[in-house]
Amino acid sequence: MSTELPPQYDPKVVEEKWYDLWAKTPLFHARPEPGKKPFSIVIPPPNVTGILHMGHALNNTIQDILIRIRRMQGEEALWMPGTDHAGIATQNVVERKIAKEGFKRHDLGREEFLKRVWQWKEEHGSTIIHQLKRIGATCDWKRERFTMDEGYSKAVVEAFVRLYEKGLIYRGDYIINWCPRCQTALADEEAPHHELDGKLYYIKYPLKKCQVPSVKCQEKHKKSADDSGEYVVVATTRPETMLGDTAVAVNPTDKRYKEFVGRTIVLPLMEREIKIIADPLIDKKFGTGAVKVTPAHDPNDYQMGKSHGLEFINIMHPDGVLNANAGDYAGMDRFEAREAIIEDLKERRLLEKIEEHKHAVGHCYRCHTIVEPYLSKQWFVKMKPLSKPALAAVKKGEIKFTPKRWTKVYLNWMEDIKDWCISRQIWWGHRLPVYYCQNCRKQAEMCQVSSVKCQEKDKKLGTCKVKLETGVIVSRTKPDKCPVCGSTALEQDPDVLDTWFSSWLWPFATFGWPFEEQKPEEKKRELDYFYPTDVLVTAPEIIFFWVARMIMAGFEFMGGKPFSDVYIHGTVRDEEGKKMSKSLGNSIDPLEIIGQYGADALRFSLIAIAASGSDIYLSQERFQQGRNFANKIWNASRFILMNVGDGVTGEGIDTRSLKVQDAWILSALNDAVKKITRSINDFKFNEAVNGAYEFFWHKFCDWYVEIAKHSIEDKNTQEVLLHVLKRSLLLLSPFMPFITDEIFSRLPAIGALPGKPGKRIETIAVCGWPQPEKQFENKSAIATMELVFACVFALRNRRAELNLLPQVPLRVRLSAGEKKIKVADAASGLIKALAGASDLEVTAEQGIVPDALSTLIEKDVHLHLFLEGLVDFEKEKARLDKQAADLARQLSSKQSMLANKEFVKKAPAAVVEKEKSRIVELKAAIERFKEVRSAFR
RNA sequence: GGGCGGUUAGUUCAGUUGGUUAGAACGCUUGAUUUACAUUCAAGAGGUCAGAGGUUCAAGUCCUCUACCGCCCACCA
Repeated sequence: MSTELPPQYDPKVVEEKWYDLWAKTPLFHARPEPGKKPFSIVIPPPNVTGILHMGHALNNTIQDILIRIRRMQGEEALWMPGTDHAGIATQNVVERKIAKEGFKRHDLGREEFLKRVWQWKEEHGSTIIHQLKRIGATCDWKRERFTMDEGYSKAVVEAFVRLYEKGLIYRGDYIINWCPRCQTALADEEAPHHELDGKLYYIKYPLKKCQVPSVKCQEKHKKSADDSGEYVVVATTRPETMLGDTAVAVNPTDKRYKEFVGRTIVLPLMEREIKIIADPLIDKKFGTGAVKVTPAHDPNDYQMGKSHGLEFINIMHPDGVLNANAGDYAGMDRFEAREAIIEDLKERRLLEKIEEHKHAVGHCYRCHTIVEPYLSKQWFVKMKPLSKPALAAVKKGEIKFTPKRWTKVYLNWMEDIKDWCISRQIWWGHRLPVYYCQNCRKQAEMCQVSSVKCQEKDKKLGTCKVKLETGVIVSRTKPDKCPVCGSTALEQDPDVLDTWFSSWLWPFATFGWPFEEQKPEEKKRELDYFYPTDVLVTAPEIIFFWVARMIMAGFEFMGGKPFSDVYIHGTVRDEEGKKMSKSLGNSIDPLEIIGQYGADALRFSLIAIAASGSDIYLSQERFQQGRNFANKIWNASRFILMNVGDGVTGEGIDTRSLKVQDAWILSALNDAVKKITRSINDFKFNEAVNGAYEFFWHKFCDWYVEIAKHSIEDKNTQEVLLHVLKRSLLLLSPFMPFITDEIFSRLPAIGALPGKPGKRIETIAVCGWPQPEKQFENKSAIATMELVFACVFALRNRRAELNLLPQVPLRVRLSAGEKKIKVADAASGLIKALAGASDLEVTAEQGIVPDALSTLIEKDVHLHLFLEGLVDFEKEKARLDKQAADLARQLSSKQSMLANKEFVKKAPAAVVEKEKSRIVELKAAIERFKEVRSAFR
């Protein structure tokens, strides 16, 4: 057999070999297998622009662990891979690229620009897929999908058309979040609010002279500084929007302004006459209680504009530069205009004051530009009807969140769901399947586009003949002519759909839904078999973007949930708690870690750190632990492979000639198998990986392998070594697939595994998951070994304290009570060997031993170390006194516990008994200390 | 403004349904070496479990409040 393992594990060569093999093997291709239980996960498709970061590494390692263990457990495990076209993000990347050549996208034109994006996608789009392979992801690579695939795009169109036909998609003018840099509308979720240190400007709005002057009126109203007349002070954080003001509003119950309502203000700078209106939306306590109303640039103001029939004046171009409606400020950028306006107001003595003011402002989630609330015509999905089954499913527990606390986050959002703006004014994405008949729309133009006011008015009067849908054709395929008037002058809507409008279909569209392809039956069978998927693994940031919407889409289009479990893992942060991101420059590159320590080390450390669902703080050093562990696995295996003889398979243990240590490690292995399996099922990955680590290193290597060295020639010892090694590798393989596969492939007779008789095994990933083996359950072996450990531990401790080198032989006596004598006997040989005792005598005698250091090992078992005059007695006395005092303290606490009648009455009998026997032990121990101490003269 | 999470050893974190003496990793101190592995082995030091109150026979664990840190959501201009 090949035992040519180098003394240090070198991940580079090994990883290259295996990830290549895994990428090509058909073994990870899952198909409907009648009689086999399906298990499926769809990958959160990374953006095509994506470069693997720690978040991806964690996310995909978790999925890979789940897939690997289920596959090993004999389920038909499918991990569906793919990438997301990431509309805005990708468009931005390509725009930046062509900017270097001196172009803007409009210079190239839509078609040419899209050609460039596709070209970019072909060149760079699979970077992240390669990187996933490098961390060992065993996806079903044959099935890789892309959200702009031809088939997938059909699914997107299908979803749009179905919703439109159900009346769940509509178009209209609303205030949406507008990113002036990306120049597109954004959904609410795409414009997260961040708190900024802003300013609150108090501006005087002069009233037009009282038409009907009254004494009362004049008395009440303040005079401005220059005494030129009455005014109202409004407070705003965005003074530039005043150019579009069409009213000032106060609360109807506000006594301060009672007299003002209905009066006219002359809007400064624009010199436009606007009314003072009363609206309950206004908070009397904020600012001055009077608010400027800009219906085209603020959601609240928009509401008021609607209800009060105000004019909507858009003062801004899509790029944030003020337009002709802004008068003298036209051509200025919005923030530039803010400064200019403030200067002008100051000059006119219309600026009362400026206050520091913290407020939350929406930012574009792609480019972090401050978004502008902007009035425009967009497409929306009505979400309320979709949310109903999605709410019910989670409430009923049909879909479970882990950790549980995210359930509430989901429910809160879902209960308060707002309509979803899905149109984007960019080019990269799925174009809306909406066509406009130029002919039909000609007449509609006037009414629909020219002014909102017209629409509103006509609607009220019921005179508007033009329905919103006039000239709008929504169709799965491009129509030849208008179904109403027959005109061929059709134009497709230039907008594309929100990226998330395609990804919300991911759990079923990846299977070919809605099945218009070549072999629909076969595809459909696959969907029937694998849908609903089992677990969705993701980060909390995208619960709203993606998870919630997938649930809604699942019920809407498939009539059932898309997955049963949602596992939310933590966000990867740096040592200071900041989210790791490229823009912050604080990211640790997983590929660098792979280069430095290996992919297994990366996976191991990430999982070991990641407690269920809490955020993960990373630093470089954490990965050393993983590397060290890999090296330990390597060397333990190397040692075993060097020592097992021909014909040893690991499956030929002679149970009749098991030594106590053999029985112990086999029983401990069973415990490890149970524990690790349970932990993974409970999504406690850190617990699972730490359990595997603890078992392999600190039980198997530190104790069993060390003991086995004493009987390494023994064939049964070799069998046990190999038996445990094999199963350990299997247990470790979901976490550290590369090294385990490499070693496994070098084991002798690996075919002789339970369930795989004689079959050549291509990878450990398709072997069976270890089961507890009942014949190896052995409590008494565990008890005996625990005694061994305690004695060896005590003697090593003594050696260190007494400065006795390992070579110095120790003379030891083990005295055990009647019940323990057998165990002590069984343990004695190992204690002797492991603690370097030259002489060990086991006795039932319980008396004190003169000139010996005695230790209570467990109840009724004492260990005596003969001192032979090597000891500093004063030091020993002090030590004994300290220990005795410790015990005395414990004893008195126990005694007062038992003296408490309530405790004896109410605590379970077992607990009380335990305490009682503990008291007996403590008393005996204290007695013993006294005796030993007195033995020191 | 609402909600959620955190506060345990020098550091980063575990700690199951409340039940003996609160664990690990890293770091630190001391010691080992003709070795499977120095990416090793052995031993040690180090904790009033953020603070206060409460429930209980019993609290790191349950409840209330406070402080600090972090996150998410929200149309107070």
